[in-house]
Amino acid sequence: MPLFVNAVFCQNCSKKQNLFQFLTDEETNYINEHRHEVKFNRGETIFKQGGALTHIACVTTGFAKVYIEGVNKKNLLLKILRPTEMLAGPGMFNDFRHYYSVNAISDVTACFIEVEAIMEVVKQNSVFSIEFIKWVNQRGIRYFEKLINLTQKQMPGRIADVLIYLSKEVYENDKFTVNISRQDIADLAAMSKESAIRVIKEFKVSKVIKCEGNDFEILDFPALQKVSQTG
Amino acid sequence: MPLFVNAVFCQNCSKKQNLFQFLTDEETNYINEHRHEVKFNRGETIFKQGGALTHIACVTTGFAKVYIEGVNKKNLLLKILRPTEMLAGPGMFNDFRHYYSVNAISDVTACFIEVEAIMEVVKQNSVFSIEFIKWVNQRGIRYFEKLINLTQKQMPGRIADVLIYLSKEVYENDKFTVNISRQDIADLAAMSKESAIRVIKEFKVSKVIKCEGNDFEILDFPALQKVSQTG
DNA sequence: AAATAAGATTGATAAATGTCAAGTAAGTTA
DNA sequence: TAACTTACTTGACATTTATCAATCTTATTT
Repeated sequence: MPLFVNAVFCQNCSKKQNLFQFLTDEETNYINEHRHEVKFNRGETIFKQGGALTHIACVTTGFAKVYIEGVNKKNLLLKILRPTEMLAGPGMFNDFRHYYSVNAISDVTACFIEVEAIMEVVKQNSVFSIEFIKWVNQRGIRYFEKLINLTQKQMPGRIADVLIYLSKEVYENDKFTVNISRQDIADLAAMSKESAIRVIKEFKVSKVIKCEGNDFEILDFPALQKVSQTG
Repeated sequence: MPLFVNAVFCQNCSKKQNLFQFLTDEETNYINEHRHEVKFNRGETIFKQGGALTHIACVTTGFAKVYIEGVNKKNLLLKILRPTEMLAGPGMFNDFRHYYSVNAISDVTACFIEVEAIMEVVKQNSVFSIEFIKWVNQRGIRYFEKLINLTQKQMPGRIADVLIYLSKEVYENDKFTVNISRQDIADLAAMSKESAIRVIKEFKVSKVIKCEGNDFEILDFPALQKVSQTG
């Protein structure tokens, strides 16, 4: 009996990336033959910056944080990955190394697909290749936003952005319980954890949010948006 | 006689992007039929953020600055474009809008190619599509570097990065004369122009660089690199 | 050449942010 | 339960950075 049992075939996988809907049955089978599923415990490293990029990954269950290991042991947290999101860093088609690290912030199941297989279907299927470029460019747009948010806004604006991001895109609820630390929140907003804590407290006393430990609730969304925009 | 005369055909163009070497003669001809050359005067806008992305552009002569128009009228300068560099922003294959503005900092000649034509060859030519993804990912790696440089380094480190960038990648010389303003340098380093001027002066008095007006010279490159790394 | 305008520089000051140290809370191990 | 570890929080303080105003330089116009 094999150590890893693939629960499903790509063909009828409910956790499939949108991207893969553009493949033919044959291509889907091909991908299926070049993938395997891995389970990670919370805290474990999924990708390590600098390591070889031999596979791309799709998170099927659980959450993970994607971060760049920068200077002076500081991390910049790029995003929180959710189920059905794909990991295919910019090292692809270049030096095939990881330009960020990925760490499970809950137990995680992920499908690993060999990059060679992805390259093969990019070559074969022109619709897929267009959609792949689209996906990469969408990510590029996000980096632009992050660049502006982090370099042109002051701390309250940056924390407002993080709270909006967590509420709207990660936990999809006004009320949410984070599975990331205060340090992670600080790394999302590119500031010290003490500063992050202080700004969060300010939002708390001004009744913009409610926050007890890891439980957050957005009370005044328009106010948050305003802070985000004014910087 | 037409208003714009195409000086050359893509086929034997000496200013051709590396990317286009992967096209067949037929595809090159196809691109040639869907391109036109435009001359810009210094200071003129080549692409405007928010505008429709109908063409990609290749700079054949002159320099241009690429910048995001951010919050509170602040700009973030992404890069200085040189001859033979290509402009194909992340709006491509998405909403087909420009996510940055591009402005000529000298007289500029540029080839404009219809995006539809590019999409067509991406679809037709799998080598080209791989190379195109490679190109987009290279840009992504640059954004990562920029994100780290701008969010995790203090002003001396950021200005050091800018000086290294200008010397090594833009003007390709230890000695160079910039055709950008102090404000532009500040926008490259995400700080106020006064701060940029002060840091440049510090480098000057500590004999790391020589600087008279727009004439720069790197005197102690290792020192610059050290400042860049320590942040 | 004088007048004007735009950009560059400097100094003084205020605001923003990080660091350090101490203390608290909460969870984990013995 | 107690000891211990880890993360979180707070306050005091130092450092970094931006802002504002004045001056200087350089280029452009008249």
